[in-house]
Amino acid sequence: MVDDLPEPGGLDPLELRAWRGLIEVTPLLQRHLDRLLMADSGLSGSDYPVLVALHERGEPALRSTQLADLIGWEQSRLSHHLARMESRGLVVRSRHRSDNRVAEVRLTEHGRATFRRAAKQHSQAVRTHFAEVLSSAELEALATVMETIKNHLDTA
Amino acid sequence: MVDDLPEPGGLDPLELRAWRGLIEVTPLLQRHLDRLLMADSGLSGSDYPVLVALHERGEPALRSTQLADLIGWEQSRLSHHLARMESRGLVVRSRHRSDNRVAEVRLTEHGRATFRRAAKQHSQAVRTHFAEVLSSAELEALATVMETIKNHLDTA
DNA sequence: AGACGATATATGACACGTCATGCAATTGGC
DNA sequence: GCCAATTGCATGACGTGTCATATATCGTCT
Repeated sequence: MVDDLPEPGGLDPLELRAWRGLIEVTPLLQRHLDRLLMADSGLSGSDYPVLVALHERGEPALRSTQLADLIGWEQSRLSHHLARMESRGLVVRSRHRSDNRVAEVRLTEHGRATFRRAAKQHSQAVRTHFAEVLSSAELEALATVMETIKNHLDTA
Repeated sequence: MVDDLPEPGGLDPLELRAWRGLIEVTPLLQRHLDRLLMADSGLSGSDYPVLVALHERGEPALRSTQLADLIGWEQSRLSHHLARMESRGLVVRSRHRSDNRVAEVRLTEHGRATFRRAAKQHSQAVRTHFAEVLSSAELEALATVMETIKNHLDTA
């Protein structure tokens, strides 16, 4: 009865299991890791990818657009978030020498230090709650599935 | 060089591919489907699971706590969201006869009708952008992976 | 030089989710 | 029957994401 039309309009049971699993569990996992990150570094889940990208880059500084592309965010979201991160002293924005429109984004020393501390803990958490509970075959399958979906989304 | 420490602290390349795929692509897929849903039903991605649960149930009405459990939300989130949905005329809340603390939640006729229209489109979109691009083996692997992760989260 | 379209980013309004807290109704021990 | 603890839900404050729009700068064509 409950299994009859769990989501009316008809995905078959396997499709439904996979779909619901994906959209229900992924946020749970995210939330769990975000809380750990916040608890032991004071960083939000959104801060993290920004810091990763900036940390990998070093010099020359990243412009806002490049940063957005790297982490797959919309410009507007990044602008808002950089404003918040700037007010917390994690990053700084400065104007580009020759093109006054572009904003160059850099880590502050505090940002760099905070990220370094966070990265160890966070990577460990990803291992503990994600990587280590799956086999190589499962990781491979998952990676492939995500790439397939992304390609299809980009194409469509 | 870029591949050296893509996320410092050390996930191996396969782990990283799977992890980044999961947390980057899932939100993209969500966002895409949410926009479709909003465009052709005026429903947000958050409205949908609430409506699914209420629609499947019929009578007797669901109490807020049961509803939250069914869709895996925290009470507070549900309370906020029901307030918004109520103001849009999709659901109604009423007090339980014998226990005056509990809120019984029901679909309005408008909610029911809106959901029915939305469900067809949305299921089709899930098929198009998710189920149909994957093989049965991939769906099975994905479902299993998500269940494994969830079990581990619940245990830990 | 001036006008025009394109480019790079910022901003305001609003929906959403979380956390901490509030409060009323109920239950369990005495 | 009374009081403390618990339960069920609501609320306010705040950080976040999206959409539509604004603003400033740049390149180019004339």
